[in-house]
Amino acid sequence: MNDLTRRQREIFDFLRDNYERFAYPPTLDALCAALGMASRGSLYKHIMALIAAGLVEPFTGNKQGGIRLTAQAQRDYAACEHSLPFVGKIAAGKPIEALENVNYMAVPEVLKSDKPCYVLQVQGDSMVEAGIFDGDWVIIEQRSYADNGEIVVALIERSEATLKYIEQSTDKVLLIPANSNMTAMTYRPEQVEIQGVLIGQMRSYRSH
Amino acid sequence: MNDLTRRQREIFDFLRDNYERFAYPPTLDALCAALGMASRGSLYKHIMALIAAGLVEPFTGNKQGGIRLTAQAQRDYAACEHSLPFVGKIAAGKPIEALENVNYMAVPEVLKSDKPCYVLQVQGDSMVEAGIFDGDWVIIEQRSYADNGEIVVALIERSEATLKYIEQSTDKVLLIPANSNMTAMTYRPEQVEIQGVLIGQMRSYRSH
DNA sequence: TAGTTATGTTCTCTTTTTGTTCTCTTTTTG
DNA sequence: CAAAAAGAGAACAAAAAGAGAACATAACTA
Repeated sequence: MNDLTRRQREIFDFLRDNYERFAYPPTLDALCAALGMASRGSLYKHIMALIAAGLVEPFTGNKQGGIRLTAQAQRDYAACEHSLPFVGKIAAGKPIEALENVNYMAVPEVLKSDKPCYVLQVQGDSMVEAGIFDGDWVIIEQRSYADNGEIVVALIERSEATLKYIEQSTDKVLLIPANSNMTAMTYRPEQVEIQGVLIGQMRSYRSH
Repeated sequence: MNDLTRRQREIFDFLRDNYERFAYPPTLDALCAALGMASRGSLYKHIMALIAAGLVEPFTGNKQGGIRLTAQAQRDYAACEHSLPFVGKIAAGKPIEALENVNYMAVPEVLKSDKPCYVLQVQGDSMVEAGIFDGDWVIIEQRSYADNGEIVVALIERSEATLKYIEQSTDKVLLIPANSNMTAMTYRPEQVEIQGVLIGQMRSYRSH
């Protein structure tokens, strides 16, 4: 797998990253066009190298034609590119209950960012008026700072994790629920550690 | 099931994605026309391959011919296992604005069902109190019936599509918004056609 | 009832697509 | 510079796709 030339690596990466752009497994001609190459024969040599490396399905016995990634190559891609780790649940008042076996969830592109993200399941009703319900999944971008008005995962006193609106000033931090029955809490900056910022949310209506 | 040629798969995808456009299961000639083909005999070969693959029901034996999809076909053959077709936007007061080039969105398993589903983007605030906001994506299970209390995609008078809670009795149908500023509408059963039921919802906090 | 139409089925023939193999040229790299 | 890598492009064979004619038969029509 390491004896690929730079160009072969490049072509494989392109294939891996743009595979869904093709409605069907691309033919040599289609890939040529997508890569801006003019010669099918030249591309053929590279694809043969990728087949030898086990990254691409061999053509022989491949009746439908087209270049297909190996199951292996696809899995690797799915695990890191398409899916996000499902870390656990976040309940108001308790630290994040981490899962031992990290699962991965497929998440639509539009709900992700280009920075590292993970998924949490919400427990509690502290954000209902922001449209985040008990049982929803939230996609969190991992970072330690936030703008005022963003919804953040905050760790309070190194022990309680919670999902709230944040308002920061020089001497204090406000964590504001979206629920008329609850009140905002005020902390000193050193009591609150931002663990991530909400960038996406998902809900299932089936499970009851 | 995988030994389809590219064209065969293309034709199957077309059939699956446009099946509702045909009033009756399409004949070979009708499908020819829809596909822009000139020869019935050529299409026949492809359909035979789809029948052999178990994706399509044979047309003989039935009083009225026509090509119908097998039940299994719908669910098993998405462009990508994890993806659902993104059909368009749904706004209160207008029919679903269909997209020409159907995109597919990766969707987590937990938001899907084993029946055919598609994705719509919500326009308008009629469901805010149910936690469904303007711009959210909703996952719809395609079916023509619903239980009372479910959130449905309803086509009113064959012209307006809308997302609402439904309450049905023998002689009338109520479509109820989740917004205190709006009122429920009452219809006769024949005025309302259920096009699907809400089973999932997604929101991005980035793009605005 | 006889004829017309719609629809599925079977052919043959042609065209297009696609993988494959060459040879030659250009570019990159140590 | 020399070797390796990349590319262009021609040529070829097999597979796939398509056109179109011909036929069968069931349903419908005048």
